[in-house]
Amino acid sequence: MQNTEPLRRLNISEAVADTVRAMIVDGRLGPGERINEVRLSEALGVSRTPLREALSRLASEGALSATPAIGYSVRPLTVEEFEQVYAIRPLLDPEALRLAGLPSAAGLAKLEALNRRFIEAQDAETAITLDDDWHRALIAACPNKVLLEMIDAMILRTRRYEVALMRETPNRRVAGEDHERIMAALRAGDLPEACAALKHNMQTGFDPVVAWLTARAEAGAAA
Amino acid sequence: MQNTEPLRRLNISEAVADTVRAMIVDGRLGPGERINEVRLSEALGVSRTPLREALSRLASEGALSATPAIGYSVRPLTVEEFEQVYAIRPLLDPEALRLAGLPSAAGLAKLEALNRRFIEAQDAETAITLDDDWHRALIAACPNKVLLEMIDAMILRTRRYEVALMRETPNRRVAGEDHERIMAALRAGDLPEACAALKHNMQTGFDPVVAWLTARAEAGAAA
DNA sequence: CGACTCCATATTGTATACAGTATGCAAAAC
DNA sequence: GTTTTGCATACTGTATACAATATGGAGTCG
Repeated sequence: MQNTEPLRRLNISEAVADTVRAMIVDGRLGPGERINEVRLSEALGVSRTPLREALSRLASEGALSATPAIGYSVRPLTVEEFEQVYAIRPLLDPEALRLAGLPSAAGLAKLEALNRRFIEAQDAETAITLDDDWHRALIAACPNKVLLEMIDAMILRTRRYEVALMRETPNRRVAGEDHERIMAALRAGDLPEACAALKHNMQTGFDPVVAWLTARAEAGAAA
Repeated sequence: MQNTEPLRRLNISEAVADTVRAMIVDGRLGPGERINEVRLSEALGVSRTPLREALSRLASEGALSATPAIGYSVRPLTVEEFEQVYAIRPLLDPEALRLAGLPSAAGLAKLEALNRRFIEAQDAETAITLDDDWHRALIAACPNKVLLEMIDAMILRTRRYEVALMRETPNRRVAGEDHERIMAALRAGDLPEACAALKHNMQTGFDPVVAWLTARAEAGAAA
């Protein structure tokens, strides 16, 4: 007998997709970088066929861009696109929280623990991961799975830029206070207030990233 | 010198993805149907490699589901998922309209023409296409392209079920009146009112589809 | 000295071949 | 008659081979 959960796990192209996605998200493949299929497939120890299927998936997710007869390259997120993604999350996240309802005591404790670890995290990558996890845990009980998938896709899409900013200006005070305000409303049983605070967090929390990206774009177009 | 726009369109796997997507959307490949890669690749006149890349894309879009060692099958949309998708559109479409702003005279004329053709359309498929086009035209001026892409993806995802319903109960009066109410607000220069009417349209316009799907699911689980 | 052309090389796009696994039928056991 | 077991077949998963196109540099012309 096998476990009921990960019954089947033999899917190279899916595993490759996860690996390459991770390489993009954490910067081992930089924005704009071209993918050499032969080299990458050898590095991953697979042939080009499953790699290309993985690349095809990633292109349709928006992580890569495909140019005929030239190949795949890591799709750089422009400032505009970053702003556009973050103009959408204030619409989705608060609704997800509203549908999720007030958290259980255990759920609240988990949120508090994640936020503590977020504030105390040493490196930028861990901090962003914990921030993302906090937001996911906040809305995990939402029954609308499609909505959760969409939010998750947006988190992945913007992650590497948040990490980049956090490296340069590792200020976690504002985000931590936003989280605290939301949790306070949840503790008080005031769901609408929590949604409003979340919306505010989504609307303003990423202004520093946008500002940083803008400055960077103006400073060196060559970079 | 090259054109700035789409200079060449030689991409078999992308063309195949479009073709198969169309086959799914218009029902030539029914919900739950399994994909035989050899037969389908022969029918399309290509080999399995580009077909599989296309299938991989479609799986990541949610149109197909992939089971290891078994293959791809057309992903049936459950009633729950349909409801979830349509719980999201009232969040997105009104915001897109708000960002798009009031339409030009030409834009308004186009909307009116599309709505007339929608009401008068003979077959279900044409009607739904025109309805989709109307909604796309309504928000085409929205500068947030990410938002437009997300809405477009959701339209494609639900299309075949709308067509199926329209075939059985071809009532276009309610939708036509909803459209008319939105256009009236736009003519009057009242953008907030138009957004509110659009939100209402999105919240209630698909109740018949949900009701129909629910009845169908209860009636014959075998189908 | 700069720009252009042409060719060798590298890389992508597609097809085919092979291996591993599921599927369905037939025969046998209970 | 029902269930089980084994096998032949079909199909998917992956690797490899081949064709078409882009890329970069050397040589040449203005």
